[in-house]
Amino acid sequence: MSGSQNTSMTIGSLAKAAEITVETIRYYQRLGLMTEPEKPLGGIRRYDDDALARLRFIRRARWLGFSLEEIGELLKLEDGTHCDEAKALGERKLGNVREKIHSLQRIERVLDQLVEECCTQKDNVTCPLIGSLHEGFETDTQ
Amino acid sequence: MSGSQNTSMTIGSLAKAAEITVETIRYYQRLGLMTEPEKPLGGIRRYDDDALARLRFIRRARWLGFSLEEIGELLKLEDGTHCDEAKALGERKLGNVREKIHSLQRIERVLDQLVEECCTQKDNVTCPLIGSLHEGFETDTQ
DNA sequence: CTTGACTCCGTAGTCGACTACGGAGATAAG
DNA sequence: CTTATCTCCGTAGTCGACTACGGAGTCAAG
Ligand SMILES: [Zn+2]
Ligand SMILES: [Zn+2]
Ligand SMILES: [Zn+2]
Ligand SMILES: [Zn+2]
Repeated sequence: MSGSQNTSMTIGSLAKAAEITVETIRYYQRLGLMTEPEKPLGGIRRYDDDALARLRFIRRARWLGFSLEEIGELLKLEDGTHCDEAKALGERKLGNVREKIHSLQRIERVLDQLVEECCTQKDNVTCPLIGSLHEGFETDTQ
Repeated sequence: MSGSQNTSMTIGSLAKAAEITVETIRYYQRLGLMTEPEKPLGGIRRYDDDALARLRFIRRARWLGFSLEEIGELLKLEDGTHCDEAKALGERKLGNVREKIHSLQRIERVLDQLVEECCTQKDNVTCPLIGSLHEGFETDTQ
């Protein structure tokens, strides 16, 4: 019913397909994000398309800023039957992202002003940017 | 000429004044961002207001996103006679900050949409957020 | 059958900015 | 003088997400 074709891959070709390294896959296995397939008695493990799908899932979630631990949570919801939990995780992350954006924007404003002031006054003996770092600006607390 | 009053402080009171820990000061000393004052033969080192000013400088620069290594560069320009170099450092950092903001804004849009979709359709069997993580969205290549 | 590439597995190192620990000496309050 | 609190100093640990290393086993091409 699902589209997994169970194309048999070694860990190396799986890594190539997922565009990550073998070491990273093994690292995810150690963390329990990926399961290690059975080893056929003195042979080599084989991976199927589900493993690849899982790696892509992890990569996309990482791109969105989820930590590997949070991705573990997301993977528990992989069957898609827990919309509320998934939404909660997404909202929390969205909150984090917005916070980060805001604090970076505060920094952007300050930095932009410092750079602006810099070198605009010809008669200045001391660089205003360095000076401001010495004197301090509004955001002293945090 | 400058306003340093050379108030004699121990490392502990300096730390308190700068709102950081003793360990952090010692760490900055190891990195060469702070100089250790002479130890008066079997006594205890004393710090003056210049040390405090330097710590505040470091803290403000850190807040702006400069790494300790970059702060080392900034501190070399502390006399304020190298406006061009300071400006260059500031511009580079501003560029970094703007890049970060942009990539976070891309993430914000995607995440916001995922959360929006989530739980809006009652007839959905699978959570759209989880589903999207499986299927992938535009930003596949970085 | 040989050679070279790949796999397996455990352990250890990296990066940046701290943070912790421990034992010996110094100093200040009572 | 004693005791509690610092200070000094070196070394080692933390966090997260990898990344590296090394030696033994396995597989595939020629
Ligand atoms: Zn549920
Ligand atoms: Zn959902
Ligand atoms: Zn110059
Ligand atoms: Zn300047």
